[in-house]
Amino acid sequence: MSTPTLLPITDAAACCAPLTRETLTARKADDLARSLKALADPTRLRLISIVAASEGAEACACDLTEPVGLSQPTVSHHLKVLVDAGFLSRTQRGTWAYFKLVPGSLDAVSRLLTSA
Amino acid sequence: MSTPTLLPITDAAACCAPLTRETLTARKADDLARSLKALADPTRLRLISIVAASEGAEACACDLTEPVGLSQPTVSHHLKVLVDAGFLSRTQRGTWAYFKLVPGSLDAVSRLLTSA
DNA sequence: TCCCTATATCGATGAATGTCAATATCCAGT
DNA sequence: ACTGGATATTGACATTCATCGATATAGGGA
Repeated sequence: MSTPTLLPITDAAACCAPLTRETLTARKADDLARSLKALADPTRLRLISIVAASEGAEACACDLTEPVGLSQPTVSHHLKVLVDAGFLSRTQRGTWAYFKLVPGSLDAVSRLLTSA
Repeated sequence: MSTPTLLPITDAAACCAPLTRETLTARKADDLARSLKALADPTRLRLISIVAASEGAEACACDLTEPVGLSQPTVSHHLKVLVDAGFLSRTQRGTWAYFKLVPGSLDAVSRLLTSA
C-alpha cells in the first residue's frame, strides 16, 4: 500500500484508441506515462524478460537477484514496481516469492503505441 | 549534439525478438529502456499525440505550446528529447519549426513489447 | 540596418529515482 | 522456542529529470 495511486496497466489500456489516432487527454497521458515509466528501466526489462522466458512465465525471486547483478533489496524494489504497475503478479509459496507475467499486460501497452 | 549517446529507436528495434521470447542482454535492455524513457512522460505523449493527429502527421512548434500548458522552453526541451530518441523529425521552414512523426518508430517499440 | 517574432540554450531549483547497507518480517525445520 | 534463510522495508545518498525565467540565436519584414 505504499504506492496507492498506481493503476494497473489494464485500466489505462481498456478504454482508448492508440495515441496516434486522436489527441490524448491529460488524464490518459498520465496513466500511460505511469505504465511506461515502470517499463523504462533496463533492470526491470531484464526481470520481465527472465520471468517471461521461464517455465510457465513464472520465476522465483531467489533466481532473479544473481542474473541482474544487483543487491537483493534493489531487485525486490524493482519487482514491486512491476507488480504495482500490473505487469507481474506475486505468489508466496512457503518462504519463496514467485513472480509471474500478467498475460496481456505488455500487449495492452503495445496496442496503445501501435498506429495500425 | 548535446546528447550524443542517444540512439534512434530503430537501432534498438531492428535486431531482436520481443522481450518475452528470450532474455534480454544488458546492452539491449539499455537501448530499449532509453527509448521507453523518452516516451514515459505525459507531456511528451501528448505532444506525439497532437503531432500524429495533425495534417500529414506534422505540426508547427508554435501550435504545441498552448495545448500542453507549459512554458515555451519546456516544450522545446521535450521536442528535442523526442527528436533525439527518433520519434519525431524536425524541419525548419522560415522562422518556424515543424515536427513530424517518424513513420514506424512507435511500431518498432510496440513490436518489442508484444508477445505474439 | 533595426525591430519583431519564433525557437533554442543556459542556469537554477525542487522532485523523483536507482542503489545500497542495515534492519525488520515471515516461514520452515529442529 | 530457537535458529536460519528468503524477502520486504527503511533511511540515506547520488543522480537524473521536469520545469521555469532569463538570455541567446536566427529569420523575415520595414
